[in-house]
Formats: sequence, C-alpha cells, structure tokens
Amino acid sequence: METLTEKQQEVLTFIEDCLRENDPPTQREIGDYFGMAQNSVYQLIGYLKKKGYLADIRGHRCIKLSDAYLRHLKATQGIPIVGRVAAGQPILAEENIEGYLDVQAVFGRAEGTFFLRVVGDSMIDEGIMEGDLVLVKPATEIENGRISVVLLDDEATVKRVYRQKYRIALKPANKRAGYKTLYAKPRENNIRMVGHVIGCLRTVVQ
Amino acid sequence: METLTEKQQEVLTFIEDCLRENDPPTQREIGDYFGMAQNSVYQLIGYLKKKGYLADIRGHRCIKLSDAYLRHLKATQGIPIVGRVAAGQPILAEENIEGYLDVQAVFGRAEGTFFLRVVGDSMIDEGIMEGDLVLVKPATEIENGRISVVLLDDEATVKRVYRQKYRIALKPANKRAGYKTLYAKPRENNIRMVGHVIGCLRTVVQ
DNA sequence: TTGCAATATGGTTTATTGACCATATACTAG
DNA sequence: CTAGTATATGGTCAATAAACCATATTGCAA
Repeated sequence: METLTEKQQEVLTFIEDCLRENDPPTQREIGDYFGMAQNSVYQLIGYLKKKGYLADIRGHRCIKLSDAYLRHLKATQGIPIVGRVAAGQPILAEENIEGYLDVQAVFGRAEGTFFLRVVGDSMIDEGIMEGDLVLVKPATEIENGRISVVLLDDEATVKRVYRQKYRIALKPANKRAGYKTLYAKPRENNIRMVGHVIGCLRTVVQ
Repeated sequence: METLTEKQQEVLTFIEDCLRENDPPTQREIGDYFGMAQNSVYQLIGYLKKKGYLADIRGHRCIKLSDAYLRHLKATQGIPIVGRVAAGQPILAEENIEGYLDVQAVFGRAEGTFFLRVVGDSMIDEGIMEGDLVLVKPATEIENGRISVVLLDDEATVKRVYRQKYRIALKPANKRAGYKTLYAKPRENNIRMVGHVIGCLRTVVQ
C-alpha cells in the first residue's frame, strides 16, 4: 500500500481506533482531537481516500476503511507464529516469525462449528487428551481415515472413522491402553456422523 | 435483560449486524430496510434504549449498543462447548452445551502473547506434538513445574521448568523415547526464560 | 526559482439526520 | 370498556456534518 505521511498515519490510526469501538468519528471530532480545523481533516481524509486507505464514499459520519486496507490489516494482524529462533535474536524478531494466525478466521463461528469437550484418552496418541476441546465442523459424510466425531448410542466419540463394506470402523489411538477398534453396523447400531475434527485446543490455567 | 417484542428484536439484530460491519445505520436506513417510516424507527429505538439494549445517547448517526447488552453478548456469543450428550438430543441442544468459549478472549493479542511452532516430540505425553502451536505468554520468572518456553543456546524449547538450588531443570514428557531431563546452570549456560505455555492449538487440514 | 504536495485556516452552503408534534390502529391486561 | 403499550404515519424543525471556496505556509524536487 502507498506510504503515508506521519500526519496521515496518525489520523488513520485514530480513525481505526474509533471504528474498532464502533464509534465512527466526525471530521470535527478528529480535528478536535488533533487540535486542528475540520477543514484540515477534510483534506487529510481526501488524501487517505486517494491513497486507498479509506473507502471513497461520502455522507455524514460515514467514514470507513477501504476493502483493500481491511484485507491488508487482516493479513498482518493475526497472532505471530514463531518458528525457528535465529541465534542472538529477540524471540519476536522479524526473522523468527513464520507467519500470523488469524484466530478468528480459524475458529470463526461460520458454518456451525462447535467445540466438543473430549472425554477419555482413546485418542491420546494423536495428541487429543481428556479435557481438550476439539473443534468440530459438522458433516454427514464419512471421509475415510479422518478424525471425526460420531454419535454412537447417544455418546459422542472422537475416533478415526473408516467406511468399510458392511460396517463402520472407529479406530482409537492409544497403544498403551490397548483400546480396540470398534465396529458399528448402520442397521444394528444407533450411529450417526456428527462432523470432522478440524482443530484441537487446550487452555492451561493462567 | 428485559424481553423484546418481535419487531424490537428484529431491529436490534439489524443494528447489531450493521455495527459489526462498522456501519452504524441512520434511522432512515433502518426504516428503509424494514419498509417503515423513520419515525417508527425513532420510537422503536426509544424502546430499545428504555429496555437497556441501546446506549442512551443522542446525536446524528450515533447509535450504539449499551454496555450492559455488550457484556451480555460477550458472555453468550462464544463458540459453544458441547460436553456430555444427552440421550436422543441433537448435538447442539441447550442441554448439551456446557459453556461458550470466547476465542478472542483466550487468544486476545493483549499482553504480547504469541504462538510458538513446536519442534520435536519431547512433550508428547503432555499432548504437545510436533507442529503444534503453543500459545506463549511472555514471562521472566520461573514458576516451578509449569510448562514453559526457554531459550537454551538460541534454541526455543518447550519443557516443564523447575528452579533448583544451583540449576534449572528442564523436564521433557516422552516416556517412549526416553528423553532425559536437561539441567542448565545460569552461569555456564546461555539460558533465558521466555514465557509460560497457556494453550496449545492444532489445526487440521480442512 | 518554480511548481507541487501536504498541511493549515476561516467562511459559506447544502444535505442529512435526529427530534418532536399530532394522530391513528391493534392488541392486551385489568 | 378502558387504559396503556407497541406500532405506525406524515409533517416540521433545528442541529449537525460534510463539502467546497479562497487563501496561506512549508518543504522538497525539478
């Protein structure tokens, strides 16, 4: 994106702050904040629109960030992910950051996803432990080998699920305890596919 | 919170939708949307203010949710957490929901938290696997027994950390591979506390 | 030095907006 | 049956806000 002057950046930041709080400012409010006339703001906003940071719309108290800038923010505003740490660098140095995770994008409450609290340790070899929250994306179709949630006799179970010729295999992952693969027949057993596990989350007491 | 009539609820929902997109509506815009006069909206808004859903402020295009309602939303708007599934109930039925997780609150980029990509399998018994993202809250002090991130010779390591008399113990969790506890002496080794692990996150290809 | 971009001001105009009036209807609780 | 609440309308008005004009200053690049 085109670079901004210091003043423009200050004003843009102020506008962003206001918008974040759902309180779009008037030109006068911005002017008051920075101790300048409404008119200066009018012009500043003109520049910000021309440079593509603000949406090019007119109207009373209608100031908005542009779609392009919004995309830009989204791409850079996630939580930084630190990969390998370069020798001698502070941990959050540019070199160490392998990307940014937009938590909202991952866990966005978009398509009816939900968390399921894991009971039992049958999937411990997959790093899914008792008490974890697995993020479930509802689905009705089995995808062979995917870690999925199925409802077996009104019990929600997390397993790797395979569709076989006449039955459905529910494969646990706990070598130590030696859980056995469960087999369910759609006719005989009360089984229902709930969804696929698309994430696992564990929070530790802070 | 005081109950709303159907109309009031509709209008409130519309206002919420607009605000979510940082686009506070005018009374006229709301009226147009529902096919009614600006005046009806004026009155509706009056009710919503009286019932405490909207902030009691006046001004042009200054509509806002009240603090009370905002709090209420925050408490109920997270991703639902499904616990035990009651017999015969749909998975997302009221009875099954043990709470709501406000992902933003947990992962809020508040105090400089960041994710660290886990390398190696030394903490696998704690369910922290290679490739996982551990959420790290920066800290300088060791808290005995907490899973922490330390920088040992410019290598970020996740371990349970203990402060002992003359050394620091870094305890892995992988019985199968038989990793041994590392001991580091602050004088001799280049060791630095980075932070505590406050969460672990794994996302699966969707 | 000339010209342009950025910043700044005061003043004026026009459009938008919320507020308020009178009024009407439907429905419910007492 | 009556009073009150919620919903609805049209009309008017005052406040607010953005737009735009003329103008000035500063600093930088050509």
